[in-house]
Amino acid sequence: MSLAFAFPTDRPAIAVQTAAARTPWTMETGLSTVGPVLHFVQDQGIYGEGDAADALFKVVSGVVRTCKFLRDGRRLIDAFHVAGDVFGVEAGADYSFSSEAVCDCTVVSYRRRSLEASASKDTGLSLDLFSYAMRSLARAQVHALLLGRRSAVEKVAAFLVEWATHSTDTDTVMLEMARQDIADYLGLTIETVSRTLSQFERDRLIAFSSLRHIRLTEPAVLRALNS
Amino acid sequence: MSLAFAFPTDRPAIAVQTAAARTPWTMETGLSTVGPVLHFVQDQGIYGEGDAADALFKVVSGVVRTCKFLRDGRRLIDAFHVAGDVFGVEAGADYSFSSEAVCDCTVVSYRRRSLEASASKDTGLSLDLFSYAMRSLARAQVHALLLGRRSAVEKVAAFLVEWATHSTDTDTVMLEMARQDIADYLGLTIETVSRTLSQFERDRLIAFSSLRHIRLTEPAVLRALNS
DNA sequence: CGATTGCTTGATACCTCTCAACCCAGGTGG
DNA sequence: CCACCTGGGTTGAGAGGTATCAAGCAATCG
Repeated sequence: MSLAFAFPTDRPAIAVQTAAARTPWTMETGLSTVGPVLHFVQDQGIYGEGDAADALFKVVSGVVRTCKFLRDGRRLIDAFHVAGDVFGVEAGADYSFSSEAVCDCTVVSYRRRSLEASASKDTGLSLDLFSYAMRSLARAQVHALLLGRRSAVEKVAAFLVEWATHSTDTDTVMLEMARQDIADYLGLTIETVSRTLSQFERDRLIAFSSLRHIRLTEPAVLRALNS
Repeated sequence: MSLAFAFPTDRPAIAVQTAAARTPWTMETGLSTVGPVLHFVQDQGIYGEGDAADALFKVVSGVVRTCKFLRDGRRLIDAFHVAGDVFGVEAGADYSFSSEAVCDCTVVSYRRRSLEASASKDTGLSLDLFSYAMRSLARAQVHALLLGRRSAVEKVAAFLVEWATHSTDTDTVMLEMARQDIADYLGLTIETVSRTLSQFERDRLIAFSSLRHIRLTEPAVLRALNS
């Protein structure tokens, strides 16, 4: 069964797939369980805002974005999730975000019902859930500060610095996402992101190996742009 | 012992006070405990970002704001907390926000250590904590969407609609906070907030009973400005 | 009263958006 | 092989929205 159709034309609430491989899933400590492994192609939807939140996910490889839309199509990307990140955890019945594959990626799904069953019996697990939620909260709050009170230059610099930490080679950023994704994460337009990156290049703060591969030649300067 | 000194000249990490009254504190379900009742005057600091987070709080009366600052003084208000709201819950050792009294207010404090002790034994309580964190998260995410993708008009409209729900008399907003607080919550300047409110008044969407007392004469129109 | 504080209003600057053209790399097909 | 197309990204010109700076107004408080 192939799931290689494109978002948003076809967006399964929860993509189901014959799971050839089974991978252990863990929250922070303790809990180890299994769920089907799913593959998504670039820009494919994983779930949509308002869908029944019957599962949660952990990224195995690739990058996933979670985002919200306004009626007129404006989009804000809440977060990019990389290998090891959990997403799709909800308190209510439905997903409050849409979730899409930034690039081809693999995720493990986990049945929410069984997680909740375990959590109601296991204090350690429920505290892990609390810890997870609080870390997500802290991230969202830093994001809000970025969106509410920083200039375009500061936003792009913060993005580069943040993504440099995800890179194995420090001071090097491999951008898995398109400029539009960056723009929607920073609350900017694609043109402003592009112009700001070009400005950084002219100022010798960064150097492009390719469009998506950037070296931070002056990481200290970029970092200094953040508070 | 009076705590009526002003922020930020004097900002106790945790204000302590001889507790005349003792009020039960509850998370969502279950947990009932007690803590000292504290009073704060307008603009007084309750705790500061980076202080040791040894206590958490629940608003009894008045309004509290939690906010972050950038080095150059730019401020973003994360949330306003009204009677019944819990604030100051942290996963890490320190507060990630500053907290200040918007107006004269009363809060109950609760020792974090004893909450954690209870939570480590009580699954229901730890799930309450998870639920609390997830609701805070949802709020922060909606706030981020507001900050990142909405215009000044939409922001102010959303603020009015949101605060109308806190009012007993629906379609009436009693603003406890100054214009500067509204601006720092919406990621705008005080002038833009003022101009937008004046525009709403000219458009007959709102009517001022006084500077801080607003009637929503066209609540449907204001609500329609939110996606 | 005069001073202060919070808020509003006006004029102007500037930052970011909008709209458009262009560039470039990759893929396709004649 | 090359013309063509397509999609992602860049760049430019101009518009527009919000910020900045400054003045004025109203309520409150000595």
